[in-house]
Amino acid sequence: MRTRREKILDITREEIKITARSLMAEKGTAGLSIRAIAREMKMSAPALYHYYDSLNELITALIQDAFVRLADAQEAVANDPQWQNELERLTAVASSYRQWALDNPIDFQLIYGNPIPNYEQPTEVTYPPARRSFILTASIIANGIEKGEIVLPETYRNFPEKIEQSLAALTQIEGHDLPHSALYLAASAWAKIHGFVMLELFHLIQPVIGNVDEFFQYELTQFLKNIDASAED
Amino acid sequence: MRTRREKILDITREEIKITARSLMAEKGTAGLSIRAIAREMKMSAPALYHYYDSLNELITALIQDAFVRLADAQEAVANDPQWQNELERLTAVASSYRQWALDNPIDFQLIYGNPIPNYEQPTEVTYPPARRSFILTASIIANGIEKGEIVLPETYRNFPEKIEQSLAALTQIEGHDLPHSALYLAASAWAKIHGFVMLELFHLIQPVIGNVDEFFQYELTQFLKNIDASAED
DNA sequence: TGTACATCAGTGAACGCGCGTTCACTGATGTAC
DNA sequence: TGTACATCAGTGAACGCGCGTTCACTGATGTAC
Repeated sequence: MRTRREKILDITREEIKITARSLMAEKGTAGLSIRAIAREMKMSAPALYHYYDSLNELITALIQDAFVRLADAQEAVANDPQWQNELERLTAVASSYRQWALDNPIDFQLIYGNPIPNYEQPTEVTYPPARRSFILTASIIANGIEKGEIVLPETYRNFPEKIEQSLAALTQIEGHDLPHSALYLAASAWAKIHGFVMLELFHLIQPVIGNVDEFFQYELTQFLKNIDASAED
Repeated sequence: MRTRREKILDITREEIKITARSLMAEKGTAGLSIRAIAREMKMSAPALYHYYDSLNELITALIQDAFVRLADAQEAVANDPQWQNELERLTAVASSYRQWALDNPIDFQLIYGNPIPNYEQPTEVTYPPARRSFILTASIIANGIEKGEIVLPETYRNFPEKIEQSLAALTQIEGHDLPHSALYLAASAWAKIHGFVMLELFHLIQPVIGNVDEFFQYELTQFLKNIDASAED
């Protein structure tokens, strides 16, 4: 039963997070501070302690939100009915990771950048939403393989024993009961895209490869070609 | 002509940087502060202003050092006489990027992680050493192609027009007068390795793929197979 | 419907901390004659 | 070789700032009878 007061509580909590995000957008993750948020909201700093017990808790809420919003965005793209097959879906979902990072650079830094000084992350809260993106990618690949839309080259069917063991262990975790190949390729794609996005976000790859959009698209195409033996070359 | 005093000046400057690095190792890049360094060195904070005009200048020196040391490490590996061909050399150099990051996680965060609050980077100082790693990789690939050790598949010989244009523009920059394919593949390899290292450094990929060393090695092998049509599958 | 009380949302002052940087200064080191 | 002076390396005090968090409090809102 949600009382009127509880609703207002939630609304204020939301406003605090929105203010926090806009402050981070200006000054980076280091701009996050109870006092700065209070100042922006024209409240006293101690008032915020009614809504979050500490700065640490607020940061956790922001991180959790970011993971959830990234995963939501990717799942929305994945569920778009316009994709004719899993390869198209995979391309779109991979692009959505980059797009989300470009649209929300600070949230991206928050979840994937340098650790925040003095912040202790309660991983039991942040891991589950963090995993959703990976599981989504792996599932699409698994579907593609099952439907025969992706025909794996020999080299991605069986892996060295130590890798097989790691992958086998992974399937024990909830939501990861997928073919080894799908798990491997999802991790491989993640690393590749993540590296690209990181370098792009901090303007490190632009001097080396001018047209970032085209480069990313071409790289994606190459990746798909390399994992699908049925693709004409 | 180096006087005695100038030498002592340099030694102290070096000691300041060493102290800064050890402080960052404990508390992350946010642990960097004039006062903390002075405390550690048992000096007063204003004394450091004899050696660096500001915190900004000190950070620049640290970043420059890090890029130089990374490039030195990679070049040392590249020049090791044990490599029989350019593919072996490329593998070793790629691994050395990861190894350096694992050995120097803080320096790696400093140059490739979140921007530091209030820090203004003078890119004319930091870019040249930053470019060395990329040029090294691209040169090895170029040599491999020239010697016929790497036989590019059709897909890496010619690129879409917009990408060709970017690559052509790039060859104007000093040290980048290399074949387009080599530049492209160096950027591609960089993104892939960088992403992997970033995820590994922050312990994000470990839950997804247990045996990190094996995975990295296998991924490298795959990369080389994908760019070399002469590799048996 | 009115009153007494409990809870809630928010305040201002304070604690103890750390920061970069400037300033006027002192004592040691080096240099010129 | 000795003396006068300039430069250098380093100090302590201070400025003005920001931080997270605790505390005792006040006035508004909601609730029970």
